[in-house]
Amino acid sequence: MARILITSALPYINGIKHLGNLVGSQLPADLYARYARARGHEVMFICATDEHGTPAEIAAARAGQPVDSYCAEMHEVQAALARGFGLSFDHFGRSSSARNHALTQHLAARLGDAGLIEEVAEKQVYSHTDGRFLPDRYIEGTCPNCGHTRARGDQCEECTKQLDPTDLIDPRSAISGATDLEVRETRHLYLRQSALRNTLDAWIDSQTGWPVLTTSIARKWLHDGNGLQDRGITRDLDWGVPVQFEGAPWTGMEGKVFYVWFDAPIEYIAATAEWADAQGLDDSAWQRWWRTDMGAGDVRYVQFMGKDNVPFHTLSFPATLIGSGEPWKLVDYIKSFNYLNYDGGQFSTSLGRGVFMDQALEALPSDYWRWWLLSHAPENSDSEFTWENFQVSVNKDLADVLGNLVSRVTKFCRSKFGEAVPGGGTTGAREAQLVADLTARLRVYDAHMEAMEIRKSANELRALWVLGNEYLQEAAPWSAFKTDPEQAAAQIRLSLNLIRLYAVLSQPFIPDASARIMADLRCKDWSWPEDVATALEVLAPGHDFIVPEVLFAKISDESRVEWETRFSGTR
RNA sequence: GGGCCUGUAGCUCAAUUGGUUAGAGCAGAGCGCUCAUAACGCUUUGGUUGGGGGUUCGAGUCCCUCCGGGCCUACCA
Repeated sequence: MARILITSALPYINGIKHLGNLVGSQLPADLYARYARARGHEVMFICATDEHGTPAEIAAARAGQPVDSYCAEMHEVQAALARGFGLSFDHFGRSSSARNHALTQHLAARLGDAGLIEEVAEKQVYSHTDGRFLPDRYIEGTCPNCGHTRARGDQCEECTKQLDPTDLIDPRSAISGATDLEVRETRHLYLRQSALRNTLDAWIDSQTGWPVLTTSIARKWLHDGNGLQDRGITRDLDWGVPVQFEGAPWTGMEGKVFYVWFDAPIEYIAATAEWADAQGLDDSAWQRWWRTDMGAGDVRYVQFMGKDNVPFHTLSFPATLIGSGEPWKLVDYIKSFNYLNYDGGQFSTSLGRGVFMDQALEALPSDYWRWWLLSHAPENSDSEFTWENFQVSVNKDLADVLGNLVSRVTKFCRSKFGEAVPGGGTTGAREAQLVADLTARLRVYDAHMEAMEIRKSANELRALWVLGNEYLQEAAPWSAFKTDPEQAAAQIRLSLNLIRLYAVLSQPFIPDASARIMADLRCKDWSWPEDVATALEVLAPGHDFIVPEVLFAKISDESRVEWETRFSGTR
């Protein structure tokens, strides 16, 4: 038994996430968390909403709400959707929590004391109408290079030229359209990541088996150009963790907050503290997960995220923790993902293109989505969602291979023996072969799950289901019943137990369906099989059950076409 | 511009890291079964591994080059 700390990249607060966001972090993290728990490990699975930053302020303003109540409301919306998808967080926190404020300020102070914070005076664009400084990309204007009239202050999307906001012709605020912009000097704190470059480089080099996607992005940032650059960790905003606080090793930072990317990863730790608070536990309860001097020495820490998050998790956040000089637990493995595309293009939150978490649950139960998304997780390259692929995959794998197996076994038993596990008869060579085949495949399944090889795990799970159909076809209890009912009874007893075994093994992927199978089998033994033969004797003769309702209804062509149309346009 | 990833059967993906005859699922074809959600099982068609060149006893895998797709490039997160 090990102790495993799992964090999923924090979903940003400004709206409901699409399936691409889900499959890139929270869903695979949940798969791993469920598996680790099933194997008897002690798991702490943490997620939270990422609530600070300019987009949150703007989204709140658009919604006509104060930013704090907007975030509180959206947090509840996202929490409800997470529950709807069966995401088994031990705690779903908020980066705006008091715990995160305190910890962010604490770590910043430590970094300041360690000489890793530098004050830099720089020029920023201020909008009088908006009453705020504008990040580069919130300034629009005409591109000096190609004449595109909606170029952004960081880059022109038309000609892809990198820009400085002052390069733009006729610059205006992207928020309000205001043109009363002014370049002002402002002072900010920079994290001296460059001072930690060699430390980080050596740390990355010491990791083995990380996805290429993870290490290549980290190395690029470490070695490109002049190497790892210092990074501004404060912003001129109202909503966030205040930079000026009692005990801060700097002055004159009133009215500024920490940059969202500084405080967001810290929320992993703070959310664990929020968990302890919610459980009525003291600080040692969370510290034993995060402080190597307080019990976290034997913790294995795994992070899940989309590739866009990798630089912050491989460099900035470790720089924060290492630079603090305190014994914080660093990540042991970073599982990163490419993007999921939608039917020939990208999912787009701003364009409302694709399927969003709320819409997905309105259309179908979460297990359908979990299965498809996980079995097509973009591990090696970007992958693509199409409704046709989704329909075929779900109908074949879930309805035909697994659902129908459950149906044929339980219904056959009901009609010949009644709704109780039949006794009598003995098993023979074919059953021994089944046990051997299951054992071999289970080992592979376990190995893939341990290694977080998600698509391979899904393939192997499906292959385990197929073994059931193969066995049933060869054993043919419907034939045996005519000449030797005891033989048929033994075969069906095994088959009913096989279904229970599948419910247990499938639970990380399709928890709701597994729970329904177990409920109808009147079984609460979820223990992961150590020995397959033993696991196939859990349901003893005479044990009552009921025939489950259809586990997975097939997706009709009509439904598919309707959804294709409904989700192609704008939300 | 620079960097990284990627291109394998009609479609979605494998291939123990250079090692026998490149494998699965879906789709297609044929046969079987009749317990079951017209489901299941068996057999089978289908590949010049994007093109070209090179290294090697041996290349999907390594090198060069060309072509296509994607991502990142540090003030959105």
